[in-house]
Amino acid sequence: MSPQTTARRRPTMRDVAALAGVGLKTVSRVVNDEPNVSGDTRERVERAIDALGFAPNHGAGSLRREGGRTQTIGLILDAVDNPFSAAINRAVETVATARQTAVFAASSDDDTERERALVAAFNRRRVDGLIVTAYGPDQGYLQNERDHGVPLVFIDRPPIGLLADVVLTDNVAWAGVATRHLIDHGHSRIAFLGDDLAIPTARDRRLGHERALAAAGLEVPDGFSVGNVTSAELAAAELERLLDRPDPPTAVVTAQNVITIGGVRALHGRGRQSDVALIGFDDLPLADLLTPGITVIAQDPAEIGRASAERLFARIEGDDGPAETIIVPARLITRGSGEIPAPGGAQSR
Amino acid sequence: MSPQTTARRRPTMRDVAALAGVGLKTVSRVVNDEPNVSGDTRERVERAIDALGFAPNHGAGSLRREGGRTQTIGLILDAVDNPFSAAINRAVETVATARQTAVFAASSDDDTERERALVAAFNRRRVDGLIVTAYGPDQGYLQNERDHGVPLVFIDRPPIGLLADVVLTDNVAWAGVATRHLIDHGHSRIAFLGDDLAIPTARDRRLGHERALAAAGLEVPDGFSVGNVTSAELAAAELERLLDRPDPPTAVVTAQNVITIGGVRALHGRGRQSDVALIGFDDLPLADLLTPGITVIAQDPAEIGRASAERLFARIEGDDGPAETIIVPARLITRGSGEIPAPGGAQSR
DNA sequence: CTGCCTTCTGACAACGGTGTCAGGGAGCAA
DNA sequence: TTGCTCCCTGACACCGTTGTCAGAAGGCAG
Repeated sequence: MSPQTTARRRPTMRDVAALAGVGLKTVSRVVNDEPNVSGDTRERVERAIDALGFAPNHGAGSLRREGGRTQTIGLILDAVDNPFSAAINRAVETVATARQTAVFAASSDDDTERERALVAAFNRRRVDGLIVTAYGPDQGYLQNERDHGVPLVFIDRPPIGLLADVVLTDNVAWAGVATRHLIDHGHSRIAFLGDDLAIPTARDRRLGHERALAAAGLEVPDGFSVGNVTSAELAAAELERLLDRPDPPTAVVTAQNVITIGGVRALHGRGRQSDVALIGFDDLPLADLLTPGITVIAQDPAEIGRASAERLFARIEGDDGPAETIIVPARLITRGSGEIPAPGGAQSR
Repeated sequence: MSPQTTARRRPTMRDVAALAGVGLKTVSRVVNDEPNVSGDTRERVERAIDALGFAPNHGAGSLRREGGRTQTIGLILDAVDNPFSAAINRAVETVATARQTAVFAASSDDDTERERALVAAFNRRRVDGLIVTAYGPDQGYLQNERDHGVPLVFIDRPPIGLLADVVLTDNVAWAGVATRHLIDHGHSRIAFLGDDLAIPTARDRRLGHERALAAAGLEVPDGFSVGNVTSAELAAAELERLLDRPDPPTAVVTAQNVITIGGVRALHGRGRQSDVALIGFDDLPLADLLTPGITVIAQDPAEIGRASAERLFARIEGDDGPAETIIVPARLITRGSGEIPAPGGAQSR
């Protein structure tokens, strides 16, 4: 048997009007809960709507409607299945739902082409606003949307070549906290595995790491700062390579969640998880149950998502104040892996 | 400084036509790559498009366009931030992108009201099709969309009261595999923690568990089969309660990813992770790095997402064959927690 | 009864595009 | 030159809805 019954044409307001024996505009009034419809008429129209299974075509409506809002926003993430991005997605959805707004979520995969294509696709669909995890050296191409009054909020990474609202974690500071935490546990040979350096966030975290070392009078041993680690496999391979050196690191900062997974996997693979210290950026679901537990700098993706969505809706609703930068607090969660002391015991405090 | 420059009105085709000195329809031809436009004219129009930053209003176009496709689909998941759902989301996005289609993803939170509201919202936005993780006892309310020819594919859970395509894992069989695996390691006192029993999937997994026990001549000890475990906290509490009994289970099946997290947390909390066997449904990111590693029945969410999206697009493109049920294979991944033998050693094979 | 106000109601244009169709010009064979 | 194509092009109606506006009907004070 066919799963689709005869695909009748969708009913329109005209059909409802005809069935209820009223004018088109009267149906529109009932559908939009406008005043000046008698109780009797309203009821007749509602019966007709139910009988036909009518649902208004929202897109057609917003064509004429004041301001032309589509009640739709676009959300561009690295990857919708990255837990960090997924948490943002969820928070944005919650805020949007309260505004009767639907969310187009999409993955850019940190690919400039794809990012632009998504912006264009969302633009053609006339989203009311855009929340973007920007990648690449320049978001000037978004100037066009800006000029047409499409509100824009950046998350996780500040835009380049454009003045706009941003919501992010203070990456320099928190990377510094991670590194200082390791220094405080006696480490001086600290490796750093960072994401694609084209991403400002990745550069900031590396900067925070380097500054913390410098502040403690330490320097980055040659080859200890690895950038462009874009997968768990690569992270594991890089860390293994470092551990194989004659002068290996005694601690490592893995500056993004996928990298942390690779790093932890490498340590466990070598059975070194209890003698090489590790601090990761971003929390992970089972991080507390490993042995040792993984110490992390936990960003607050739910708050990042919530704040960015609130900011976006404020803009959509007309706020034209100066561009804001919202810094969302993170926190250090100590679980063991980051508190492993340096061998040789030159431990402070 | 204001982040939004003066919000000029968005340019329309009319504006482009005026600037290029051509008719409206000619611009439409250029935008849609239709034939019968001279190279010279085409170029003038393209220059005008660039100068104005024009982007066609896709929604307005689909109003008149043949068939009225919006190139948009709706995806209703439990929660976009559940890793299993997020993986599905990603796979659906990949298929949709290849078809120039945008995806509305949303979380139903296993709430009937919300599920209906989402269907209604997507329907008003005239999605070309819907992929739904159905909750609740009856999806008959979707009959209306069906009658209007909106293709519908169910994932993870078969629809009730409706004949439609479904993509899912054979939950009865794989729950049986999990339980049999524990029986094979000598266990006879096996607890089962399952999700909300209003969900068919949860019932199927429990059924598979019970059948496997029965097939081995075992029965479900009183109180060992716990349903409606809807959070990690609840799962932990329930498992602790069972372990506190005078006749505790020696093994447990946690029949969903969130439940597995709670169950594992309870075992680690009690220091019992190495003597109570556990098998979870759905894989988890760091499951291999725990001690012991978590043995799981790993569904294939990427394939579930891919297959459901392919099915949906086939329907959208006119396939009106009989409703199909697509069973996506899962696999048993042994990592240690499921291979802990029963104490007392009455171990078979 | 008249005049004025209020409440309901629907005709009509408009939103930003696409489908249809007819007309004008160029090219070519007879 | 005429007649017939073929290629371009734009006028126009229309998609499904909402904003505007004018008119009808009813209520009430004078």
